Amino acid sequence: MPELPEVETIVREFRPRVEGRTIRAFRSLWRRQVQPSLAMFRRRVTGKRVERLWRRGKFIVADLAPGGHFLIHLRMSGRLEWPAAGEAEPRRLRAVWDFEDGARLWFVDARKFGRIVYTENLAPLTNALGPEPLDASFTCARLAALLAARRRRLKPLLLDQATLAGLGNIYVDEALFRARLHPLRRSDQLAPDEVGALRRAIRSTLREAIRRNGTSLDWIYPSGRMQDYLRVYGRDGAPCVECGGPIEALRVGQRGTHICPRCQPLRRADGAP
DNA sequence: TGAATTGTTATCGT
DNA sequence: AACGATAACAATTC
Repeated sequence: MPELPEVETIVREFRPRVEGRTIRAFRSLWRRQVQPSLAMFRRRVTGKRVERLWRRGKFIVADLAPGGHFLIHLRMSGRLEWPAAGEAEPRRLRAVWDFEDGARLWFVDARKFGRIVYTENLAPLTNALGPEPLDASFTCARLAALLAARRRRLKPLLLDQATLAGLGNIYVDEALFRARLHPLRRSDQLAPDEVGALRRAIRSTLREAIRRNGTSLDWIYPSGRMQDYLRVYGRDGAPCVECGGPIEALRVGQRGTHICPRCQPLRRADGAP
């Protein structure tokens, strides 16, 4: 379930491996994941050098020379691997990039939800995504405008990649807890100080998660340590780190959601709107 | 066995 | 009509 911090960690790990290498061949073992088509992808990618590996929201982006980009979205269970020479191919291997010097990049994906896309033009993707929460341009005013333009519940809105890029289920719950906001609060009804708290909470949560190399809850993403520092996600029944009351689980928009009902009241204690 | 997971798309309701 | 909420879907694991 890689979200922004996990994707960022993966990009940092793979950047020095992939950048500067030239693709000799590409192979897909589940062609439905490859867009616009396997033939097109292979044609546009082979012989090109990876100039830069970076991240936009939860997308891994590879800039190619001369021209074009490929994107990898890991969705639920996608993983990248950098095998040693002669290493046996793993189960669930879905795609292979062979580089000219013999190095390889593996895409492993149990649930086959991941996507591998070639595009000439990144603008449609970038425009379809909301702002990067860690960019300097993600100001209080920007967030306030996003929230005020909609009348949606906070959690589904923050999960919506077109509103804000990179948050998933875990970090939305964590950010809302840090901001002391209930996930069902309506986006257009936050006071200015609550918007400021939400921005700070989103950024501090993501920064801490990146510092800890992301959250590892299962075999899909093994190397993070943030799971030991989550305050609400997956802690239902356990005591709140702030007030000691029990963390509760509920469902919001078909998503498992974790809150401290005392620290995150639906209505403000002071009655402010 | 059913619940859980992401993001897209279709559909229903206001 | 536009927006928001909801359901279905792709596929697999535990």
